[in-house]
Amino acid sequence: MPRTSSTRAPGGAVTLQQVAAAAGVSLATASRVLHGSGGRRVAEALAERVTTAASELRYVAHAPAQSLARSRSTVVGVLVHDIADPYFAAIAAGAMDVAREHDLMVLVANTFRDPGLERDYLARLRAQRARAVLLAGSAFVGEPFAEEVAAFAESGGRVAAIGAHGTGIDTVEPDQYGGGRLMAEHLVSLGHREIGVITGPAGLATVAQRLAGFTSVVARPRLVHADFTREGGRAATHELLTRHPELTAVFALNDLMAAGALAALRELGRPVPERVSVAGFDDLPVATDLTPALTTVRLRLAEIGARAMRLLLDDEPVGRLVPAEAELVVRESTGQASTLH
Amino acid sequence: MPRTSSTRAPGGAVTLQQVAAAAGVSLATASRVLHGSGGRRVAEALAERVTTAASELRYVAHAPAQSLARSRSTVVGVLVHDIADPYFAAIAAGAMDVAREHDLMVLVANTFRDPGLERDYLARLRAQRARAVLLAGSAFVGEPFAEEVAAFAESGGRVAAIGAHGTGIDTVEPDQYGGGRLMAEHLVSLGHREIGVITGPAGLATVAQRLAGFTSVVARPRLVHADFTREGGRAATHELLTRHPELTAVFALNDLMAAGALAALRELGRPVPERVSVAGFDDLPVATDLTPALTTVRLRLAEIGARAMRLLLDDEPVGRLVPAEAELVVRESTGQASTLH
DNA sequence: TCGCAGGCGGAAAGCGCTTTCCACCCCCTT
DNA sequence: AAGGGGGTGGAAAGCGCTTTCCGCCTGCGA
Repeated sequence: MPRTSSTRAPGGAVTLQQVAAAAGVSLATASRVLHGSGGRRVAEALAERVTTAASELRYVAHAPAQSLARSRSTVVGVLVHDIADPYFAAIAAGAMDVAREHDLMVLVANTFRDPGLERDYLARLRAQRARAVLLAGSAFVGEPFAEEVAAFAESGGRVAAIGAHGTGIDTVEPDQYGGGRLMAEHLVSLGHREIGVITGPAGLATVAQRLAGFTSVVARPRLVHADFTREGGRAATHELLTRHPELTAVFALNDLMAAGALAALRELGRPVPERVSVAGFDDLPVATDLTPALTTVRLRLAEIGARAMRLLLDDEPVGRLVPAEAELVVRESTGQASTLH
Repeated sequence: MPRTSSTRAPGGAVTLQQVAAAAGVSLATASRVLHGSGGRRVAEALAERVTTAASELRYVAHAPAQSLARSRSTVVGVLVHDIADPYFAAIAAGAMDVAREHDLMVLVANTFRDPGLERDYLARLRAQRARAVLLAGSAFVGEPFAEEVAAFAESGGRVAAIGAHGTGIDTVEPDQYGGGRLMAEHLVSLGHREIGVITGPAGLATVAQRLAGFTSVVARPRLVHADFTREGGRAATHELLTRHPELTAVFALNDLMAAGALAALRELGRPVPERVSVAGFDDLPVATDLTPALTTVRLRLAEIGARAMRLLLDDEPVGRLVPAEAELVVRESTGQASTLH
């Protein structure tokens, strides 16, 4: 039985007031003991009484009230296109790890690549006074998103992005371009000259950069746009090989599409890599388990997410650009260009 | 230039006060216009002035202040073992979808199967006054977690779980037992008698139930415990087949481990399914892309996550139990038991 | 012995919003 | 024409916490 007459809060939650009463001290003292920030110390004995009372009552501070009083919250936001996509899941996991080290909670928003939803979520993150937000999805080129980002920053939040989202915000920039180039060089070195590329939605920055890197080596690949999914890759591969049966290699701009490509080639009865080589991008865990195991470009996604979160949480000036290396991972799905066609 | 003399808030954020001043109305009126809940109407003209001022100033309500005043927040929590695991990612995605329909933000907490972290996060969710929390990770049998769950519920939050976490909370219960049984029946019907089972960590409820379902049909399978990962599955398969070369089928209690099992059998040179059949559980997207395509038990994870979130957000009494069906998906990794060994 | 400084607890003023009253105005009724 | 009622805006009291002052008490030096 608490020895205070103050009633329980509506939700039934214990308040600091109650803790203070139970400990026989003032609200101020209780606050100083439990969340004491400002250099002020409280005598041993009192502090003890307060902490005891708090734990007996299972007190946890009302975070919204704290945010209000301190005018800073303990949540950060992560905006992803789709958390069920292992690409984003890996980034989010890395970011959440770092957030935990800093005792922050993470609000995850699934935007489904819908620019409207993206803006909306960003506004709501601003409403929450999230300390920072990580834009993990690759930007749509030229989307009218900058305004909302600016509003967020203006209201005191930090912003960082994976891949360029504009100037003035911290960015972790995976070397998409370099990755594309590496893969092109790899395929060329294997003798491939007729290469098809399965790209994602036009206008997705990631796609553009990977492709640009590739075409810096292979001038005019056969292109086909598709959904950034397994199914998209499968359909695109069928289309590609129907129109260009002479192709000896297919480069899918992500691993999901590459998985679809492998499925399609199996359906078409073209052995990989003997007849057609296949390559992907991202090095998702699934890459190893495909048959044949997928040659791809590795992005250390968890690491990238973690770095971005660190950028958000340190006290350095903003606008930094941290590169993240792309690395060629050669497995079994690529081989010498077949000479017969 | 706002026509009020009130300064900008520290963070630089616009306050309702400023909006009210700009619109030339009182705080109360502005609040009623923008977030007006209690049946009260405001005259057309005034309302118009307020909304205009608000959008011109890019006002968004301070969510923590709102939470405090209304004593209810707009966030819900989702506790998962690891968001990078596609199993949990799918559940979370389903849940987030429903949350969005209800205009709620989702706090995701990665617990890494660490009971301490789990309790900790739950307390912090309570601190945030999260409206509800979804316990997506399968419980450890008998963990001292109930206390914290009770505290959360007591302080006014709803709790739901995937898989049983105790009585008195809403539960979506995937038919783990039934799934295990289905797979056992399938393997038996193919003539398998010597079956090895690769289980996850002992003490994980999911594991126990899947296994129980299986052993209800196949009395004493060869068991080996492993990490609930691809690597765990690979190592376990090596161990299993070394000790019991007579096995004609391996049932891995999740798809990740099954992928590892397939890899191990490839290394061992035992063709699947001709020599050894392999089965998994969950039907993750990767299952189709394995070679041979994996026979497994399908759990509609996104649907399960969505249902659980709906349980959390409706107004029905708590303590409900919603079953979720498990479904056998036969692909190429299982076949007739080989007679030669 | 008195004065003063330093240390430490408490009162109270917010933080930005919601919501209950209260007051006012206008119009309708008798 | 006067009284009353409905409708609508505003003042103010919180929501639970932090943090600035303020003032008390103690202990030390002169």
